[in-house]
Amino acid sequence: MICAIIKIMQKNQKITLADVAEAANVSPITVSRALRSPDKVSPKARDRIERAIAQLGYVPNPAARALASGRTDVIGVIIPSVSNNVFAEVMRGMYDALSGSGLTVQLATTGYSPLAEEHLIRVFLTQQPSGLILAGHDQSPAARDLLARANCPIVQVMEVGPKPIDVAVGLSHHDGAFLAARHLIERGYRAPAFLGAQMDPRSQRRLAGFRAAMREAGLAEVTQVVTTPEPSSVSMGCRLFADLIAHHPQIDAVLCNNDDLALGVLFEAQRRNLSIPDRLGICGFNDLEMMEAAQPPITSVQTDRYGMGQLAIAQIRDRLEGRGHPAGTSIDLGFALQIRDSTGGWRG
Amino acid sequence: MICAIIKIMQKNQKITLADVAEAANVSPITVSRALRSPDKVSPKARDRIERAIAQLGYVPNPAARALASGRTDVIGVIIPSVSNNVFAEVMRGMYDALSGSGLTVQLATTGYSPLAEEHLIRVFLTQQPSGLILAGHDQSPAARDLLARANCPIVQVMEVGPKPIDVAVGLSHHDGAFLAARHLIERGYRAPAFLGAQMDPRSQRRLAGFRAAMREAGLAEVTQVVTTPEPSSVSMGCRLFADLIAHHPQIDAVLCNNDDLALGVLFEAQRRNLSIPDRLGICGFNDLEMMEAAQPPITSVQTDRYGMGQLAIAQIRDRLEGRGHPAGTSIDLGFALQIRDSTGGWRG
DNA sequence: CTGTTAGCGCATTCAA
DNA sequence: TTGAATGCGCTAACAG
Repeated sequence: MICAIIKIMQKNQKITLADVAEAANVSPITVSRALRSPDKVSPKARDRIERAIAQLGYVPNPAARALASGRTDVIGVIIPSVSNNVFAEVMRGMYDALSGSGLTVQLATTGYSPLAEEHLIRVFLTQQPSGLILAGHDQSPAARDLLARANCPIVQVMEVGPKPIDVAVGLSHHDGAFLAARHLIERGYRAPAFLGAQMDPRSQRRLAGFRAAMREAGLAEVTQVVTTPEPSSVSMGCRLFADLIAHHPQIDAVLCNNDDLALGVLFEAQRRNLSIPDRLGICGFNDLEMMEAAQPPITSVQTDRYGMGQLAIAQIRDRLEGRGHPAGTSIDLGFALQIRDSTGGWRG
Repeated sequence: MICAIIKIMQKNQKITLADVAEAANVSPITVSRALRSPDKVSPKARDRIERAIAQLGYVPNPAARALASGRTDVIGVIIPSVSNNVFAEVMRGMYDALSGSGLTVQLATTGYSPLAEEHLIRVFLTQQPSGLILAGHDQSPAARDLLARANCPIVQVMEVGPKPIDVAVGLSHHDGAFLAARHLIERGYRAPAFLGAQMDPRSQRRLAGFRAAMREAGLAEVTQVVTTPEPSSVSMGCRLFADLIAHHPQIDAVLCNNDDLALGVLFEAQRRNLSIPDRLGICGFNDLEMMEAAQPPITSVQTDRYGMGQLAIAQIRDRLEGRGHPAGTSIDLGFALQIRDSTGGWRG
C-alpha cells in the first residue's frame, strides 16, 4: 500500500476516487460506497480506504458527484438582503445547524424583488438542490407553481402563513404587532403611531396587527402611520419620528416596525427632551440584543431568528433521511413581548 | 424550429445543452460557445440559440460545466462569523459586485479558529474555485503554503499587511486606532482606556495602535485595557465599561474596539449620569450607521467595508479576464476619523 | 466560424 | 459484500 501511495502521489495531480481505490486495492465503486454508506462496506476494506484517503489527502469532487447522481449537497437560501440584520441571526443558525452534514448553503439575495426571487428559484431548482429555504410566504404564483413540483424539501422561514408550500418555520408578525400595540394601549397611551421602513410583506402584516389593536381599542380615528419604502436604519428612525412628531405632536407612543427604527426614535426623543416613557412610549420589533442594553431599555417583540435558521436546516436534514415533518406543517416559534422601561410608565 | 421545440418540450425532462442545439439546428459545442463567448459565434446562430434557450427555459448545469472545464464559477469566501456585523456590509458589497458575472459566492465560517480556516481553504482549493476571499492576514503557515500554490486569485480583505499572499484590500487597523487615540489625547483626555471584545488579530492591532499613541503621549503609565475573548455586543460594552469604571474611576475616555461596545459604553455612562463628552469621551471603530444617529453622536473610525467587498470581487473578476492588479498588491482603502459630540468637549 | 472526438470524476444499475 | 459497464452534461483540443 505504501508503494501504491508513493506512486500515486508522484503523479502530482488531483487525487481522485480511482487513486484511492488503487491505493486501497479495491474498486472505485467500493470507495464511493465507503464514503456514502460506510456500513455497506466490510470493516477491513473500509479501514484500508480510510487510511488511503487520509494519506492521499483525497477530497471528493462535488461537481462529479452532482453530475453522476443528479443531486447536489447544496441548500439554496433565498433572502431579500444580507445587510438586513434580522437575517444575520437566521444565517448564523443555519450555518451552525449545517455542521457535520456535508451540506453547504448557497445564499442568494432578491433585493426585495419578487421577480428576482422567481428567477432565483428557477435557477436553484434546475440545479437539483438538497433543499430550498425561502423568506416568507409571498412568492409569485409562478414561483409557487415551480416549488410545488420540486422534489426537494422547501422551507419557508421568518413567518407562518395559512398555506405553506411544504414546511414553514416562523411566527405571526400580525399577532406580534397586535400584542405590542395592545400593550401600549393597556399602559395608557392614547395616541400610538406606527413607524415603518422597507415595508416588505412581514412589515405590512405588522402594520395590520397594529391597526387591528387600535380598532379593538376604539382608537382607529387617531391612528397615525408613517412609513417609507427605503431601507430601515437608526437614522431613518430619527427622521421618521421627527417627521411624525412635527405633524402630529399629540402622539404619545410609537410602535416601530423594527429595532433599528426604535433606537432612532429613542435618540431623537432624547434630543428633543421628550421623557421616556412618560411623554413617549417606544416599542420595537425583533428584540435585538441592544434593546436590553439601551438607556432606557426598550420594549420589543422578541423573535427567535437563530432558532428559525437552525430548524430550517434541521428540517431539511431530517427529510433527506426520510424523517422530518410532513408537507403542510407550520412550526410557529412564537414571540415574547419583552416589556422594558421605554413603555414602563404608568399613565392613568 | 417551432416543431423541434415542441418535440423537445414533450420529453418533459431536464433541458440540456444538446436540446438547445437541436432546436437551434447547431452542434452542442456552438451553443456552449454562444454561452461563454458570444462573439465567437455568428450573429445568426447566436440569435437562433438565444431564442431556443428562452423558449425552452434552458439553464446550464454548473456541475457538468465544472467537471468538464475543471473550474467552477464559485468564489469561496471564508470569514470568522456571519453574525459579526462588520462582515454584513462586506458581504453586501460582494453580492452587489457579483451581479451579471455568472459567479456565485460560497460562504463558509471559521468561528475564529485558524484550524477550521486551514481546513476550509484546503477543501475550497480542491474544488478549483474561480477565486478565494479570506479575512485578514493571519492564516496558518500550512494554509499560506497551500494558497501560494493555488492557481486562482486570492484576496485578503479587512486589512492590509506587510506581505499579501496575492492581493489585499483593507486598511491599517493599527493606524486607525492610533489616530483615534491621539485624537482623544489632543482633546485633552488624560486617562483614556481601551475596551475590546472578541480579540481577533485585527482587534489586537487596534490595541497596539492605541498603546503606541499612549506611549507617544507619555501616557503609557496610566493606560488601562479591558478585554474579553467573548463576542462583542452592546451589552458587553455596558459590562466592560462598568467593570472598568468600578476599578479605575479616574478613566476619562474610552477607545472601543468597535461600535457595539461604544454604544454600550454610551448607555452605561448615561445610566451613571456621566456627562459625555465632559466627564467621559467615547470613540468607536467602524462607524456603523447608528453612530451618527446616537444621542450624542459618537466619534468613530469610519471604514469602507462595502467597498472592500466590492473591490475584492472586482479584483477576482478582473483577474479572470486577464486584467487586475498583479500579485503582491495591497489596496489600502484607508479610514476617516469621524469626530462627533462624544469627544467634542474642550478639556483645557 | 463550426463541428468531431474524447473524457472530466463520480454514482447508478445490474450482475456476480 | 463487491465489481463492470455505462452515462450524467458539458467543454478542451483539435480539425475543418
